[in-house]
Amino acid sequence: MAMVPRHPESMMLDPEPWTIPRDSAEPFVVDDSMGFLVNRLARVFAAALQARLASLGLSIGAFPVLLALWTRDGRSQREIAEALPMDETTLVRTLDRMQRDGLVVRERDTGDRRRVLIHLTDHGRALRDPALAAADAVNAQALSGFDAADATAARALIGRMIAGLVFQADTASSR
Amino acid sequence: MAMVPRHPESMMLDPEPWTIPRDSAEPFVVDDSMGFLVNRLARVFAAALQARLASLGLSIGAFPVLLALWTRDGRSQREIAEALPMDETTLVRTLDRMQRDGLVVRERDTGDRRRVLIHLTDHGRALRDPALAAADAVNAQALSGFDAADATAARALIGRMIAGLVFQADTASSR
DNA sequence: GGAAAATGGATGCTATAGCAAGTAAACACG
DNA sequence: CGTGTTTACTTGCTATAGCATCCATTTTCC
Repeated sequence: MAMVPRHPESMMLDPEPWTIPRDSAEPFVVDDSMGFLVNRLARVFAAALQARLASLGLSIGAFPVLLALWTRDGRSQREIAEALPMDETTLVRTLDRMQRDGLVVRERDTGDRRRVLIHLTDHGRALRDPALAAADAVNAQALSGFDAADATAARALIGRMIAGLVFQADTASSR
Repeated sequence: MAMVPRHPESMMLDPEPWTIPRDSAEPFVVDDSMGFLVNRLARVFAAALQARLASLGLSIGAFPVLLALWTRDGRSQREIAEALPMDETTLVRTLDRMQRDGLVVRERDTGDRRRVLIHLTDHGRALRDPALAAADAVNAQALSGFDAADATAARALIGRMIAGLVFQADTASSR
């Protein structure tokens, strides 16, 4: 594993671990709680991407939807929501803003008039390469000091955590 | 490293990697994008914790604030926001809901009347052990199939990503 | 054909997250 | 003093996220 880089903010961390004593169980070590760490990582990731996308006039909520459309344009809302995956309600509001901002247009499917097909505008298409470059830059920031093995290991561990949480949610709800 | 468990939803994953071709750069592999993975992990973590906290009448937003207060009660809003860390605006609204729900009370600091000290109610204190048990359960779900080395490695890799993103944000803003 | 069920979206509502600007109290300094 | 700055919190606003419910269209099945 590659060397852990020493950054200034390492010195700003609380020297003693942040723990909560409790009855009938070991103290809860907040700094070791995976959920706590993951939430913080997701927020700093989002802040970093948002800062870079802002110069393109893009918001972070539109980004995953654009990923789906850059892959295949003209999908229905349901298809986009399932591909990401993302709640359909969230997608509806995000598409409202994206339409307002001239990134996409909605078109009724003439074959099945319940469906709404989402199409990129020229503007939405033109943002593909600069937006993906922004994402590359943020990922590179996060992975600074990582060698290829570290990055692969991180992806694998995260994938296993997602699988564990999704799997047990499924079994719980189907019981 | 421990065996990767085979869960049903592994079979539901897109067989071919989700990639976006582009000009003048390698295709963007969405499934390998760390930001994409981390966002998804954070959302499934939040959903799992929210489901468990709901039976206690707790919302997920209150949880980190309670962590701060269970560690030390009677802190000011600023102190809580810095400890987590969390935007002060978000904290104000969260405390509004927590006060409404009877988890905390606000009291002006008599020594410095600008400050508002946050105190747990009996109810807020009583939820400590069951809420921490819920967090333990979610973390255990996420880490199912992980041996101790995997879990330690995951925490270290996540910590390094946070450090990389925070560090470069600092240097960018102080330039 | 026609009623019931399923499907695809939209809407109302609440919660979480954070930026910009405002208010009130405390502090710094002449 | 008093006035300008800083600090602590609040408010207004927008965006992101998702649950419950509703509406229009299509499909199923008799």
